[in-house]
Amino acid sequence: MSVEFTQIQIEPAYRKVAAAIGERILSRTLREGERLPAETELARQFGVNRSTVREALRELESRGLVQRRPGSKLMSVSRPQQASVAAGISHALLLHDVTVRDLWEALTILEPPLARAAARARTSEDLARVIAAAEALGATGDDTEQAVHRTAQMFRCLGQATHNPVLALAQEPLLQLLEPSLRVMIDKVPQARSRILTAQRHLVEALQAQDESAAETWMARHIRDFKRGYELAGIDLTLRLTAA
Amino acid sequence: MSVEFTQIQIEPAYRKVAAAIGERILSRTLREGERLPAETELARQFGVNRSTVREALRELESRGLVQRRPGSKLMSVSRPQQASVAAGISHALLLHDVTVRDLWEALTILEPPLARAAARARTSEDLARVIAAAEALGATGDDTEQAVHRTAQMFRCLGQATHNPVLALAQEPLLQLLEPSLRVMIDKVPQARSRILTAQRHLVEALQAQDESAAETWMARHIRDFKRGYELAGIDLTLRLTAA
DNA sequence: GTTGCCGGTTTGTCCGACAATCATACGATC
DNA sequence: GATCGTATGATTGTCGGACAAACCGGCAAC
Repeated sequence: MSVEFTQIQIEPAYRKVAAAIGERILSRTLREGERLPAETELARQFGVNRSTVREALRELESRGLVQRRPGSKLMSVSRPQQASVAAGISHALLLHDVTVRDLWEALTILEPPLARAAARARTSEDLARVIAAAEALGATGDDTEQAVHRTAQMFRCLGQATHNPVLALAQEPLLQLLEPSLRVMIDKVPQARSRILTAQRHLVEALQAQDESAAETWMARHIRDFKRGYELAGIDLTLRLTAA
Repeated sequence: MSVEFTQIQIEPAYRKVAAAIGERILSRTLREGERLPAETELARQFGVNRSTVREALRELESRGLVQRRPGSKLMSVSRPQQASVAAGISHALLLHDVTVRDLWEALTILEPPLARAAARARTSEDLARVIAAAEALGATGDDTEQAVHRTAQMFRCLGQATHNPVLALAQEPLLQLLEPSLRVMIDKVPQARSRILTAQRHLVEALQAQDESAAETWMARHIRDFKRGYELAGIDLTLRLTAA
């Protein structure tokens, strides 16, 4: 008796336009760096108003698929930058009530194997970058902000050294979420700095020797230290994370 | 001699508007489900034109921060849905030339501990879902599309069972990227189906018994099987992944 | 070589307009 | 009383046109 109809989807024009352009980019028909036609021209080609094209461009822009290159008015095709994608992920996770424990658990899972992969795949350039990052961290004074940033930077160098974009990107939102709590922790726990330094120094040595096991082990300790730091700082692990 | 000035950034109004609204959402001043004022009203409040507001809304919309609830014209605040965030990640990774090996390596790292976490944290509802998913997979006929989809669905259930949004979200883009190659593999390698079924049956049992080690072990085998399947299917691991 | 100016292009923003859709209320009909 | 039709107002999607500001390339001037 009950006749069922499939949902009818009416898509506004601006989304169709965005989809059309986005598909061309994903299929690499439009290559990176290529410049998009002007808005009026796009409006002509799609047979819609310029306002409609602009709404579509805003969507593509926020997905990181198009970008205005500095010193140019025309939009050009771009690959989504790691940091901006990661920011989207971080925001999503924040709104989904991620706890400190959730974050820490993910770090526990991801980081040690990542360090291992970095020790295996690192080139000499990667090593140089890691060493530079470690030295910068070691030379940090009392500036908490800087200490946090440089600690995260070390992780990023390791991610880059894996030469695996999946791992590097997976790590980025975790770092973004980590920073605020790390800031509190470093401020409240005096010995945190030296423990971080020690762990990261051993990581550098492991990378230097391409010793995968040592890299994995020290990273595991490093992450475990974070948890201890949270406890010492009196941070409740079941608490929701807050925005940076 | 060379006087240095810091870069001056001029942000267009539509981005400022988007930032203003986005910040309110992230800080939870605007709560989920709450309805945004009408476009004309927003334009009045911000002192800009409605077109400008609309461009800002398109950005927020594509970030998943606002959404139109079915049967309502007003936008309402929403949390970014896992699938849509993951789609963004997948696209980013695709454009960054991720190889089959990169993806497989990430799965190797993430999935076994995820299965372990699922075995630890699963509730009886989670278990019921996993069992239902496994039965659906077992009841799949010759339909490749369905087999692929249900295989991925099992992973999703496990992710949900961890009760850790970070893990669940980290997994999703990997699944989205996995599906196309899995399709090819299942088509070309006859024994793939039964191997998948076996592994997933053992996973269900491990979850049932809350046997963390067994869950981890079987998942590791499961993922290792994928690699073997790729080799048998003649898929070059160093090849770039393609869009779904 | 640098500077300044000029014309054409493109974006950012605005204004005004209108059809289609939805919410709501109010009767009308059975 | 429940369902339906309709009137009314609010809101979105889309359109057309407008204009200042910024940028580009070229050319002249210093």
